[in-house]
Amino acid sequence: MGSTTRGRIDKRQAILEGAFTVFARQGYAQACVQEIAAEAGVAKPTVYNHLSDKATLFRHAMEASARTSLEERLAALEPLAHPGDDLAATLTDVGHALLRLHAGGRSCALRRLLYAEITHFPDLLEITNQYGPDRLNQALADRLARLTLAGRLRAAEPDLAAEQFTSLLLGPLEARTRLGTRTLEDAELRELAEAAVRTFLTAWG
Amino acid sequence: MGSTTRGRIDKRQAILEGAFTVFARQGYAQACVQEIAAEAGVAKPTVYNHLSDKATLFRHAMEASARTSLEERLAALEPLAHPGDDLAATLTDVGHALLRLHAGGRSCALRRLLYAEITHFPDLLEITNQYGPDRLNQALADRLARLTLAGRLRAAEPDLAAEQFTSLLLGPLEARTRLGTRTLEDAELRELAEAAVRTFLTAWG
DNA sequence: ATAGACTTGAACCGGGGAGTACAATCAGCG
DNA sequence: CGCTGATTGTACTCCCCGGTTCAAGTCTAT
Repeated sequence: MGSTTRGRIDKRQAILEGAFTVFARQGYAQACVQEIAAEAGVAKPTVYNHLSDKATLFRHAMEASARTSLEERLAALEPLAHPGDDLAATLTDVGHALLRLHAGGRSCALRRLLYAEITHFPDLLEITNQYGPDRLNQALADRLARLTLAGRLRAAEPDLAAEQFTSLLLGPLEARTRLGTRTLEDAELRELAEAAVRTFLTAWG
Repeated sequence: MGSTTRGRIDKRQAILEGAFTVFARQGYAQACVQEIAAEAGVAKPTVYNHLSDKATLFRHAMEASARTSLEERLAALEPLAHPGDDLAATLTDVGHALLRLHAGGRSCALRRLLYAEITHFPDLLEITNQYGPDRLNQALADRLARLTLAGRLRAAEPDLAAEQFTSLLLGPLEARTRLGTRTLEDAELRELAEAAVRTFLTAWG
């Protein structure tokens, strides 16, 4: 039974992943289930065997992708828990990692799909906010508060500081990546992170 | 003839505006030409009489809307040309105005549609970049450079300063407005503008 | 080996929407 | 008034796709 169940789980996973990639490149309305099935290496009725219809398929795919996206970002925040002697350097590293994630394929696709379908799937807002930017901001604010207590920062309002850090970091990305259509060099990302950290530290350091 | 031509122009305008509002609330694929015609107070064949097909209709509607959006934003920048004694106050006012525009209906819809259809209409990128954030940033950088020359600012890198100003200003908006689904109180916008100007000035003032 | 569950390919139904054809109407202009 | 060109409503064709059905095949467990 283990193997059978495992097979089912694998199929389901494959379907969800395939669905996300197809939705990402076609949009919800233009994506046809046939293509999703092909992308997942599966027959069309099998898709309907696992997910009842196109809409729930979309929701599940979005939720799964949002969850892994948040996990990646939270993991990227980790170095701030054990900053070395050079706080600016760790901040820059973390910023760089966040930038890479934010400019990466899954994040961009997720953002595009959210913006695109938020009017037709209002419940996506709740689903995704569960794994949305608020969570990241809160985690970051926690780190900043700890650093302030340790006397290495002067972020009296950690929530605001966190919000402004991510704004400084990610704000320029929209224009630079041409809404996610251009991929940025790693060096350019590094420069963006350094610039953001520089003014963040003159304001809150 | 004047009246006839004028009538044609009016019809065309009405069609473009109706098209944008319908596209905005339905998305490209789900918007049907019939509904656009109804919104514009016009018959379906008339739509095809002016714009050859749905795709070009979409492109023209997007371009028109992007242009007026940029014009509004540039106008909002105007006070920076004649700042009063209190630079922080004028910056805050300008920031507030930009926030209101950015969080407003047309801007949100435009952003949503761009993100949604950028993969299916790659040329939208060029069309819209012509009226996109780069233009705004450049105008803002010009103002900041003048202010620096006048000794009222220390923005040695005006382009970077402008980019970071808009980032600080507009970055928090995405999370706060829930991707444009929630409308913010004017007071909240004001607070956002004040916070942004505060850290902007401690960094570049 | 055999039963049972899952998958597969193909065909099918139903609906919705793009784009067109056409006849009727309306508006300006001589 | 009669002409010209745009506009309108309607109806039509064509295509695409969501969702289902079904018969045939595959795999696993006992």
